[in-house]
Amino acid sequence: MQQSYSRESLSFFEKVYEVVKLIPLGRVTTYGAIAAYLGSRGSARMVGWAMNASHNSSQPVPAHRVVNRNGILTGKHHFEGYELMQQLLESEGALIEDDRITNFRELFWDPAIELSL
DNA sequence: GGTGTGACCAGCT
DNA sequence: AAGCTGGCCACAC
Repeated sequence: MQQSYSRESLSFFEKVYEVVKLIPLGRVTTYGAIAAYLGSRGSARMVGWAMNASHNSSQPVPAHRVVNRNGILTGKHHFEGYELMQQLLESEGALIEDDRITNFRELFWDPAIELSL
């Protein structure tokens, strides 16, 4: 762990990890939703990039529960196996068809809403 | 310390 | 209607 962010604020990556870890089992969210929750709507790419660095995190990050706004498993190629992400989601109750979550709207978990209750 | 990059999103053509 | 472009901002070299 670098101490570059030894200040009170955690790095952007850490914030993303915290939010992703709060995603309930069987639920999914989007990069944009996380970015919006963190304050920057347009920084959805940062969230995806944070996921790329999630391997650096000591604690496991359920990155498979984060998809794009269309419910498509855009980041599946970054997992160990191309089908690992899909298998994990299916094991949690998600219905995936052609790399897309069919019941995405039901499983969608918006941190800006859920965490503000 | 400038430049490039990235698992996205929304708007324009 | 579908494809392309820009924007956005934190991090690594």
